[in-house]
Amino acid sequence: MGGPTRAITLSRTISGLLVDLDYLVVDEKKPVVRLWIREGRESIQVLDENFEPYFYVIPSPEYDLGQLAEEIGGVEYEGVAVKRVETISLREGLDQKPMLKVYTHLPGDVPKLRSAIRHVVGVESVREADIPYVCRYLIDKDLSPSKGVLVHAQSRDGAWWATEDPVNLDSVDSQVVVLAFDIEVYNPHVNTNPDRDPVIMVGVATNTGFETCLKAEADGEKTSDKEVLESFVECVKEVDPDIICGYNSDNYDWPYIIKRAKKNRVELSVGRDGSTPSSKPAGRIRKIKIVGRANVDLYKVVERDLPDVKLKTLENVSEHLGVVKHVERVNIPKDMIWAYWDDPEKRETLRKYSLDDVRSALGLAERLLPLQAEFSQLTHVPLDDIPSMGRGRQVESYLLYEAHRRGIVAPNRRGVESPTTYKGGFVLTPKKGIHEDVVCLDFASMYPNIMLSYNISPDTFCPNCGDDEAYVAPEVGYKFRKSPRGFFSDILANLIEKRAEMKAQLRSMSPESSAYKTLQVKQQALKTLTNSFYGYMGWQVARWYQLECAEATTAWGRHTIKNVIQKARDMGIEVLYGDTDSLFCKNSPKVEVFVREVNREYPLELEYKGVYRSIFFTSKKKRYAGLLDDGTIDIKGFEVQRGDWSELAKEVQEKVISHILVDKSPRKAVEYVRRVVEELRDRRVPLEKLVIYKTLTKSLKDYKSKQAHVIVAEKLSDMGYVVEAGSKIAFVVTRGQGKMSENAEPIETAKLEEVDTNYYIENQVIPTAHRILEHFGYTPEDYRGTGKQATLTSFM
DNA sequence: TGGACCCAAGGCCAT
DNA sequence: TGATGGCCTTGGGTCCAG
Repeated sequence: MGGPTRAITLSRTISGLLVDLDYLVVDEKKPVVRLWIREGRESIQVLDENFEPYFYVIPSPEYDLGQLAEEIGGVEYEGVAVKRVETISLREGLDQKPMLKVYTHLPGDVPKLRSAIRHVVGVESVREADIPYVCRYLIDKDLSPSKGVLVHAQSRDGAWWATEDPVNLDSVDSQVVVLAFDIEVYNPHVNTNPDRDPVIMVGVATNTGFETCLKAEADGEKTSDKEVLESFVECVKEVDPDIICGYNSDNYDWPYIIKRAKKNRVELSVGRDGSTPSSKPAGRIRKIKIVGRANVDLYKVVERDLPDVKLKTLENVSEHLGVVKHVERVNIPKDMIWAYWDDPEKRETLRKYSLDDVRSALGLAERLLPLQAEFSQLTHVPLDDIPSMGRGRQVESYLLYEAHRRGIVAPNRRGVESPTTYKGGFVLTPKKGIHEDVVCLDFASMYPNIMLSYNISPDTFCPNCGDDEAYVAPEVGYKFRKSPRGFFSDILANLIEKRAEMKAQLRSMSPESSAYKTLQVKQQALKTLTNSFYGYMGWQVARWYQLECAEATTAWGRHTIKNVIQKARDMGIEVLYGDTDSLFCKNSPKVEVFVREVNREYPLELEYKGVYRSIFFTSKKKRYAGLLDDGTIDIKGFEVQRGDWSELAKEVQEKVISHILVDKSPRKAVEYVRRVVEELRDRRVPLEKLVIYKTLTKSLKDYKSKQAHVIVAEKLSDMGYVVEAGSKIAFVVTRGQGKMSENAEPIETAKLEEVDTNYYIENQVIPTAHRILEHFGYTPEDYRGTGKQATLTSFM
């Protein structure tokens, strides 16, 4: 006391999981990266001021580099100046080139200076000026989000500042905290309107075992949601989750809560720095950001990663993943939620319903997040951004990281040019009929392995190479240097090798162990990434787009499968069907020899995929049904597999196939179809089985032809529903004059009495059944059930 | 005016 | 905002017989 005060500097080492990161600008002159780290039970923010924004300039070959550096160093544009310029050497393609590294003061200066410098004389091109600052930071510091990080920090001004570059940690014992939430809204009108309808419940569940349903204050007629929103904020602060999940939360729950909070003057301070969620456009869609936490909309994950679930409601997906079974959950019609709220006796049921929803969401999170986190680690992209990224952008993020490590300067994103297309895989017309004992063979990861084997990569493409120093693609004649190994081939080699190691390791582990499951997910992510490279090369807006590479890859694919089919036939093996990388052969001892020889002759691996006790082909490609060894039925391409046919039609087709393959009785199948037709005539079929779902792929005004789902969507829109690109439209066909589309009714208003049973008989049940049964000599008359005609046709 | 015929639009699936 | 190959239904047009 009384003596001179001495600043005490505390320092500590933080090791934990890198949850999220962003940056601030301090004093309008300096960017500071904020790392949000989960260390054990604690969440810590570490600031890093040691990273300057920059981009590259490639000089014109004839221009003096020193002079250009000086000129660019003096560039000032819209009050923004270049900070400094360095000369460096980087690779473009296979060539090492001198370039300029242009530093700026702030991240926001980069795009401004790019547009000014692009036009400076002597500048050939400006590169990597469109990489967001935070991504740049992760790439340059070799850090991965959703992975361990170790950082030494000192305290200053009440915060922790990194004293050295943070480094990767392979294992951390931090348990991330996941919070799932789901809101229920008072909805006496058809649609919900945040200006009018309050939030009545917020279900919250966490992976730490906490669970609650926050309820609004029901005060007689007037319901206030001020308190429920405040409790939600308190709840988030209390739990302090690293990840917040919802189902369709970016498009519904968050925007709704944000509007209600504004209306009620509630401070929605759920960010780790006390900030409120921000809504920023990410491409065409909206993305909600919460500071210090990863905000994950599970619907987006499901949309991209679960194509097998045709109708992506929370209930359906949760049923499909075995998270919360339909029979175990409280089911309330969505449009009756308000009534359950109003009735004090039913309110408890609504509470349970809300809890079931949020448990489903949490269950989905637990099932889906590990893979997303793996992608986040692999591609060096914050978990937050993973769900809204397509495969192309994931590949690109990974490539940017790998390019930096190799001293390669990335090409710029391309603009949209005139669309070009190229030839793809070869499909063999199947030999129609039922075949017994058929073996299915396929080339493992055919395209990646072709790219690897023939060194196909944008930087090895070499039109002027001699034939001896290059691999020459069949049909198209494109050449690729045999050495050195290309950028893509090198990456693929690493990915494939890494995955092979993991698979070997998995074989020695117990499938029940959690380590097995973790490794399984890692392996899965590597596979998906590896398989996305071919498509990436043919993606027209890709930085590393190279049409010739994509063309050569498919050309080698066609060449291989055609030759292999020929070889099998030459050996006396009957080949029944093949598609791109697979072939179906009549089983015989020769097959084993054939596979061995193919694997010796080609730089690819031909594998056994399965044996069918019997398999059925029509003469159409991409459609078959087979009974596998283990008794399961494998159906491809047929309507059963499709989301745009009525449940009834799909069920009929599936049973027909089963009668054919398992019972070997087309007669039973026909009798069954006839019974269904009769039931339909008598209207003894539940309405739900008649619903047809079709997706609106663009906005209503853009349709040239008015098909059923478009007309139904227009009706729904008039009724106040939100219909937009991506909406699934559910309708049934009712009786009436004229076009089918004009008689389609939204399921919301449809009644069984009005259903056009004839449409379902003639356009749903009979065509799908006949697609199979026509190959057994039946005619459509045979299903219609009038005994006379059946006899007549069989007589004739 | 209705039916036969053809083609494009549209959606979804196989690989 | 990874790729091409493929199947099928419906709408929307033309042509033609009656």
